[in-house]
Amino acid sequence: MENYTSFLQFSSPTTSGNSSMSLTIGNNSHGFSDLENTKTNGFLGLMPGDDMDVQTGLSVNKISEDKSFVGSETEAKFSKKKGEKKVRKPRYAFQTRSQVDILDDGYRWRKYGQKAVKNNKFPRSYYRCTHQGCNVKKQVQRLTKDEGVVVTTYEGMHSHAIEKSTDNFEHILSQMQIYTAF
DNA sequence: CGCATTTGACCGGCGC
DNA sequence: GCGCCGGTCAAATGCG
Repeated sequence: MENYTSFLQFSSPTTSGNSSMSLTIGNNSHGFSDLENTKTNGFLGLMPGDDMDVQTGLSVNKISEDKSFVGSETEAKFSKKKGEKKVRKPRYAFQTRSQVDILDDGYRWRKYGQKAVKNNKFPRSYYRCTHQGCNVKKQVQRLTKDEGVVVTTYEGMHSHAIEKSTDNFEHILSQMQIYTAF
């Protein structure tokens, strides 16, 4: 449920004292074209969408609230399609400053695709959680302008426990150059 | 040998 | 109706 949230909570500045994570939470209902088109000049002023909720700083606890809020996505309509789960899945975009694309959050991901993105010279990678019955997906995209910025977008919620030791997150932090929001 | 990654093909939605 | 575009599939390949 909130495993990835806890992953955020682990992002407390252990390695660097006065650093904080800058993240952007949003429920983009239709795609990431907004992300692509958004100018990255400000890094803090991106995703100026109406249906976007931009969070910066250490509002980690607030995030879980937003998550549930996002989870209550509207669109309880349209019984079209293969009567499965046409329910629009909420998506959460985390934007981090990192030199590496692979930000291991403790789950096991299998890459299932990679596509070039318009207005972006870097490809976007598509990952899926390898756990059976867990259809959580994520995609990682690096911005052209700021190649130090990596946008990781999660889709769905994990229905199982984390597979790797959460202590490993410290290692992740060592890989990351966490953006200082102050 | 088992599993993850790679990469082009394929597919469905949307705009023209 | 056709073509573009974003997303996914799947066979081949790589790697531990």
